[in-house]
Parts: sequence; structure tokens; C-alpha cells
Amino acid sequence: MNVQFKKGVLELIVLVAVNKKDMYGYELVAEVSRVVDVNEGTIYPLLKRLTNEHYFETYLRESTEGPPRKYYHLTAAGKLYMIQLEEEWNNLQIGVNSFLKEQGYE
Amino acid sequence: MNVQFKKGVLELIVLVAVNKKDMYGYELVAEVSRVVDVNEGTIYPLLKRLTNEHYFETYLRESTEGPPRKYYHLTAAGKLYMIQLEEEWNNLQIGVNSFLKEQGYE
DNA sequence: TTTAGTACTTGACATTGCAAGGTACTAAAT
DNA sequence: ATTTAGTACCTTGCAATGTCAAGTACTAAA
Repeated sequence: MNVQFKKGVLELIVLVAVNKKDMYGYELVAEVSRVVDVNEGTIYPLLKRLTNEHYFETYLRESTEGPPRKYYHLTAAGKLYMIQLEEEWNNLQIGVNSFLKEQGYE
Repeated sequence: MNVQFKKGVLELIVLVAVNKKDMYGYELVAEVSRVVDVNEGTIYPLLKRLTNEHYFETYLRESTEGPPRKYYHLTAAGKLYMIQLEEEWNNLQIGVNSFLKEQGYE
């Protein structure tokens, strides 16, 4: 998939996933990969950025299968931002699709 | 609009616009702005890049209203690329929208 | 002759995805 | 006991690309 397409929806997907339930980074890589191909080097910095912007709060939980997991929890501000991104995503689709139709693409 | 969303569809929109009819840069800025807010500093380098990749061919035409205009014409390779991007855009929408629905966003 | 609109170009900067490498923990295989 | 594999996190350096700002130059109207 085109790199650029991916960029636009990455934040939205991560926010929506964490909104459903608290998740840790490694788990998110797998979850997000179901929609867009993505790797750790992308997800961890993104999580850090969204945390710095107070859209996530984090806490540690030990695991029996490896090192402790850092869980991400969506804050109230994060929820607002998520809703805003959803709206923008919908508007983008409407805008682009009507432009494509208008230009008579086959 | 989220900066990132814009990036993903910019190429597609430009290709589709030029596919309909040959256009010059300044004209494209206005045309593309109908869908996503964009400025000259974005469009001209993008046109140059797509031309370097042989998706566009260019020619000059004088204008009575200012300096000569550089027109962009979609090549066969450009048309193939455009069709490919359209497909990826459609797949992205399907993937993201089904993920959102699955996560039960309101 | 100055201003505004048209038209193109480019350099410096910021953002951000990714590859690659590193650390460290657990459990199973050798 | 040691190695290997899977889990889990983080960071550095690089590349791609959108934006801001500034510059050039042409035409036409004030």
C-alpha cells in the first residue's frame, strides 16, 4: 500500500483500538497490522507522541510470558481527539470520492 | 483537516485532475484546494516528482494574463499508476471502515 | 510607475514512517 | 548449563514529503 495513505489513518486506528480496551505496544502492532502493514519502529514512537500530547495514560503490568507490558489508556482528551479524527476521516472520504466521481474516473 | 490525511490522497487527486484534462500548476493549486487545503509549495514539488517518475509530460503555452504556463499531461504510465492508487484508496477505505465498525465506534 | 494578479521555482525546516540495532525477560530445546 | 525463540520495549539515523517564505518575472490596471 502507498506509504502516504497509511500515514493518515494510523493515529485514528491506534486511538480507536485503545478506546475499545487498554492495550500494550506489542499487542497494538499486531492489531493495527490487520488494517495497515506497520512495524514496531512506527508504533512505539507514535504511542510516545500521543502520550506526550496527553491523549494516553500508561501503566505497567507484569507478564508471565516476558518483560512487563506498558498499557495505554485513552484519556478524555484522547477520546475527543479520536472523535475529531473520525469526523475528518469521514469528511475526507466524502470530499475525495465526490471529486473522483465528478472527474469521471472509470 | 489533519495534515496526514491530506498527504495520502494528494497524488491521487492530482493524477485524476490531470487525467481529465491537461492542467498547469497554478490552476491545479486551485482545483486541488477544492478537496484538500494545499499551497504552491506542495503542488510544484509534487508535479516535479511525478514528472521525474515519468507519470507526467510537460509543455509550455504562453498566456495573455501573465508568464507562460507549464502544462502537465498524464502519460500511459501515469494512468496505470493513477488506477493503482484508486484501487489502494478504495481498499484503504474498506479496511479502515470495517475496522472502525468492528471496534464499535459511535 | 506602482500595485495586484498570475505563474513558476527553490531552500530551509518539521514531521513522521521505517530499518536496524540494542536491552531484557521467560520458557523450551539442546 | 547454554542456546534459541518468542515476547516486549526503546532509540538512532535515514528518507520522504508537506509547508513557509522568499525570489523571479510577466501582464494589466490604477
